[in-house]
Amino acid sequence: MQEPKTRRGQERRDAIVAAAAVLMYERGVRATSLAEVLDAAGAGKSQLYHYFSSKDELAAAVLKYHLTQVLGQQQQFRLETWSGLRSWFEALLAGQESRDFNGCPLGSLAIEMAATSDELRAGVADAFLQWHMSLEKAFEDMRSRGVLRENAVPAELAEMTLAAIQGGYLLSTAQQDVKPMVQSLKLALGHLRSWRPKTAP
Amino acid sequence: MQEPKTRRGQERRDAIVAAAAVLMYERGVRATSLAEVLDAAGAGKSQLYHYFSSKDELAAAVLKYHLTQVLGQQQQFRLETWSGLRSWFEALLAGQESRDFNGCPLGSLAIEMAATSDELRAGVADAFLQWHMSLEKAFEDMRSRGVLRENAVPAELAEMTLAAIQGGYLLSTAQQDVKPMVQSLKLALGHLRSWRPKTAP
DNA sequence: CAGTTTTTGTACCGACCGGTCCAGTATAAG
DNA sequence: CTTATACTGGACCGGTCGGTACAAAAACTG
Repeated sequence: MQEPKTRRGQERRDAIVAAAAVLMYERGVRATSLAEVLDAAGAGKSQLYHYFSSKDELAAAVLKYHLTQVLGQQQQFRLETWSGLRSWFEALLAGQESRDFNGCPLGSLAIEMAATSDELRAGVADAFLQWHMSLEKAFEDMRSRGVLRENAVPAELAEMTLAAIQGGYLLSTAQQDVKPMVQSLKLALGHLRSWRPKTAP
Repeated sequence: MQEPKTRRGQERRDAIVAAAAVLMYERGVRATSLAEVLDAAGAGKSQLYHYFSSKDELAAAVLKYHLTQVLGQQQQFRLETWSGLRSWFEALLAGQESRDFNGCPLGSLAIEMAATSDELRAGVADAFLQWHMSLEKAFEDMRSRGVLRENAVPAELAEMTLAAIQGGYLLSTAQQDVKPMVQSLKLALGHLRSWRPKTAP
């Protein structure tokens, strides 16, 4: 709603979003009260409503925050290489475990938000589109460099990879165990590798 | 908490659970108030608290209700055949579309419930275990009948299939489009078929 | 310094929510 | 009919929630 105009204001806003991001991820959007967020951020209510016009708007900011985190982490790996892909998958697994099987920061919120309002639903769609695009770009890169076959379709591979990630997260969360996610990611990697160019017939 | 002792009581209880199941699926557990449920079921508050001791207990009943629905629908297909599997997948897709991309009745609730209480989390784990078992049994049947290779692992195939379903549902819900789910299920089916016995080398 | 804008603290509000209570009505058995 | 048990209606309650109001403080601007 209102953009911060000073550095201090920006920091306050960021602190509120960061605190909300953690709580809403752990407990869900609806299950997180503004008072809890403000308490965790060490801010007052007027600060929140100075930068956001409603809880939904804060939730939308939280969604963007998590998207940035996910894409940021992803950028630390060289996805366009096989070893980079594997490292990334391993990092996803380690993250899920370290966060006590709470699920994907984007996926968990996505389901709840998609059922809340049209605005949030659109935000969710956009977030996943951006995630998709970043993956598609990596696969396109692989293909152009001959790491994937010419007839591979980067968009389809990206969608498949996302589905495997989300499916793995969900089962892992439901069963409080990494195993399903390990298996799902292994299968996705195997499928990707099946698109390597054939060296010898 | 309290079991119904008469037929009328049973019907009332069922009506409450059925109404709650629809609303909690569409809006989420937390976002559904007991008043809305009671209103939809045409019941009063004392009836609810006559059969359930808390909202969480009602939510647990809703989870079981959805599990029964899912397993029931699944039983209408001959999963241990290839055409049966395909029909089942198509039915899942048709369902997701007809329910306006609201996601998997079990998966959507699972994420929210897993973050709510230990009891509900355990219920979620149990529900997915049962779903897994019913799939594993079908794949075991296929293997024993020579439709799948001897070295196929039914448990792994079941887990992979569930992950593909859930991943497909989630992306489809996030993007309000069947396509990702179509692709995810197609890939899963392809992977299953790759375990057919080899007829000619 | 004065004046303007941005940021902050907090008391307060009406609405809603989960849960309790109790007085009543139906139902089946003897 | 009597009695015990199962069910039902709805008023009520304490607490919490998202959101508002308003004035004070801090930070820029000139």
